[in-house]
Amino acid sequence: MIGGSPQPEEVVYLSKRRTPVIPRPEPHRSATGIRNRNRLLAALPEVERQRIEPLLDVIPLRLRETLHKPGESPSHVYFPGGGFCSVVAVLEDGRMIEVATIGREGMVGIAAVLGGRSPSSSAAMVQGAADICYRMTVDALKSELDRRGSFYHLLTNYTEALIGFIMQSTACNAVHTVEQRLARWLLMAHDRMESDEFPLTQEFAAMMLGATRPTVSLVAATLQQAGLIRYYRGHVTIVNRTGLEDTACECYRTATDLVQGVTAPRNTRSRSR
Amino acid sequence: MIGGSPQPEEVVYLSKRRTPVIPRPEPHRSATGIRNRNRLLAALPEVERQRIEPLLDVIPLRLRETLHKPGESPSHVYFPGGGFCSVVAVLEDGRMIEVATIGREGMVGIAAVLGGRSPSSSAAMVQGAADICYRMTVDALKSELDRRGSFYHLLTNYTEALIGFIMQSTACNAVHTVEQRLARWLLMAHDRMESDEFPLTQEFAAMMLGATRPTVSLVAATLQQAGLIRYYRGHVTIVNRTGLEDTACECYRTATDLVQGVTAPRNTRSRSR
DNA sequence: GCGCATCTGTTAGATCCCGAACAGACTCCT
DNA sequence: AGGAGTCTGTTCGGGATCTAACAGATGCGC
Repeated sequence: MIGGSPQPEEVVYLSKRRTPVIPRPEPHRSATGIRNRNRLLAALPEVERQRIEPLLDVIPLRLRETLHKPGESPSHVYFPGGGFCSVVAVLEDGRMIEVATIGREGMVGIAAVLGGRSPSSSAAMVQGAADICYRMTVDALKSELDRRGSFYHLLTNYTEALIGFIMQSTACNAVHTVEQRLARWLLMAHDRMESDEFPLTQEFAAMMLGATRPTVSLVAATLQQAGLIRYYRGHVTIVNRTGLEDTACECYRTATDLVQGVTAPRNTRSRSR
Repeated sequence: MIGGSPQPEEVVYLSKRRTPVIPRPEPHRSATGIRNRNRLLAALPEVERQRIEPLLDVIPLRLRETLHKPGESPSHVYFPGGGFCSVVAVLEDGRMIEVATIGREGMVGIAAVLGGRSPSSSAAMVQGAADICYRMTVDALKSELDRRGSFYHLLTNYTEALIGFIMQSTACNAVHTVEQRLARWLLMAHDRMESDEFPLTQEFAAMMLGATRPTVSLVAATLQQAGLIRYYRGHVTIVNRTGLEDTACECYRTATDLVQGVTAPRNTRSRSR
């Protein structure tokens, strides 16, 4: 079921895609301020960024750490400077199904943008560790949002995009195979990590996808045999990104365009449908 | 796979549920103003409702009508006074998968609450016809929201709840069977219609659930044989609501609590987890 | 170094669901 | 009235996925 014939990477890549899929990690230039590792923060006009910078803590994102749980009112929002987090819906039996992935392009805690101090119905956890994540209290966020400046518009746009992301996930889980969804997940993780290799157990992948370990194991073996990935004891390596893109469903591209589009320059923006 | 043993309806109902699942259609009392058929509008304080009423059109919701399509910037938002609409994600092949259901308890067009004039990534269509739906232009909505009054807070709360609803749908599609999801869908439709009988073709149900007609046909036959529903040529009748509740997954209750909780009095509010 | 506990990964039978084709019923037009 | 077209509903193999159980590897304590 691995789709398409493997072709020279650049040819396929350039012929099928208008713009590069991954805006690869630009070198960290301290001259323009440390805070621009997160794209939402980096997209702020200078005046606002200077006002907001003092409101930010820098914390590391530790693997498996929980940023908020269902039923709690989150105290902070998070702007990852690397790595990524999963937003998950928690079922009564404790299963956690991923509904969205958030990395440097976004913010964890969109409920705060809607002013909600009500308990969250979702959880957020760290899937890809990172040294730098910017943290802000919900109170500080609200004060800033009340100014109705660029920050407000940026975050409402992002919230809208993330809703679209989640909707796409809903459809994806209904109709696409585990193989397609695993490929999509690996691509999204790859986009947000700085390396081709990162930790991932099959057990975790299975839970995020709402599948079982045996199924993920089977699918992962297929992907490995096709030369798209390698994995060993809780670590995956992306070997053939283009092949993964061919294997993944349309949802990868649609969801990626939505959230990347918030901070992307207009002319490179592409909207599906 | 039909769960539980059929028992006298009231006993089961009262023992398992704290509050009635359906706030049954209260008689339409013109004395308190016609606009309270929609619960969001009805929840407004008198002053705001009087200010907002003139901004509302009354239109009928016609079966299968499309309220907005992906790629378009919606011009209006809609407050159903009955019946219900489906918000659907549209895939490249044209398939439409339901991500949320909106009836008298809600509003169609939440993107406008986030100020988005950007093209919608979803579509909304009428699934249950109704004589009365209140319509408002996005511009008028924005002006009202800018006052940051009760209307604003009500709609941001509703938006937050709807995001939770969609997240639950994401998880549901990943892990629950078509039977559970069909039962859930029928219950949500039943909650929003004023009758036990309403039009529904198996083809449509299949598309909304991301399943195929044969699967829905099989499942529907099972539900009918269990005495939970009857159907004939595009019409369904809910026969045993309690039985359907036992067959549906937890997502029915979780999602229902979320959106009904926005307008429900505090003391009847129940939050899952 | 050895045995146990824990975690990762695989195998095998049962079940759910899909795709394709078929069958039955209503509508409409002449 | 009757036949074509369209829509609703069903049947039947094949494939995808689940459940349950097994196998292999690592780490840790003594």
